[in-house]
Amino acid sequence: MGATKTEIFTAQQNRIALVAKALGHPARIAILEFLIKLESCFCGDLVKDIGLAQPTISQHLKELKKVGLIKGTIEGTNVCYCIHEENWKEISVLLSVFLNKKSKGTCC
Amino acid sequence: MGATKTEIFTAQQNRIALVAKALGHPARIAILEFLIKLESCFCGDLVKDIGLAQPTISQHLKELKKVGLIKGTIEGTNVCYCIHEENWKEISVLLSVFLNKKSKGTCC
DNA sequence: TTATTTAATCGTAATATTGCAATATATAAA
DNA sequence: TTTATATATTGCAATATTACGATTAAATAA
Repeated sequence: MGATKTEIFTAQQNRIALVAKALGHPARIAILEFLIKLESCFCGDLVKDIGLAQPTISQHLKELKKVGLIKGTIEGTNVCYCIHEENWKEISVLLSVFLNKKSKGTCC
Repeated sequence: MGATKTEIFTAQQNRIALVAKALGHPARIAILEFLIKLESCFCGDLVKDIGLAQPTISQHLKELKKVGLIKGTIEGTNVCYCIHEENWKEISVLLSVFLNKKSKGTCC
């Protein structure tokens, strides 16, 4: 018990849920908004902007990277993080299609 | 430690994250898809359709209700669950606006 | 080489989530 | 009333997440 039963759901249901889960933390929303504004894409600047410790930010970045929302490039001692444009678009479509589904009937 | 530091984020960041979190489980995606298809909106039918125990489904329904994605109406011994159309629309817009934000620059 | 800087990783405590058996509640039927 | 049915709640075990101090790794600067 305790673990999600992914095997009983479709690949798409699991994918949607996984992406939504990655978006399911305000720090990660804040990180993405920061990267979209492109004030900077260095990890250190994110740590300054958002009020969380460096290891915590690093952990959140890792999760965003895992689902493909962002990518990171090493630049000297810095790491430059950016929105993964192609994946972002795909994820955007995936969620939009789900959100725009319309229930046909009137019920309750 | 261990709890999300909601106080350091904006209301909108927290709202987006909260809604995304509710969508962050395949069972809840499956429930919403089922309700959208409107094959039925009785809890019992959801239990049959999705392979999880009744208390587990009940718990997921509760969470979806909490963020406003669905509503439930008592009908005899059954409870009829449906998409909360107005809230769904609002949430759909909230997420769509976020997902359609474009990063201006080229970076990395 | 030895700092210094930047970010990742490790380890761990606190908290949250998932799932279900058992139980409670509430309505309907007999 | 008693019984049956449908759903919610409780309690708990397993697991996952969040956060951060300490440490490590890797590149640069002195």
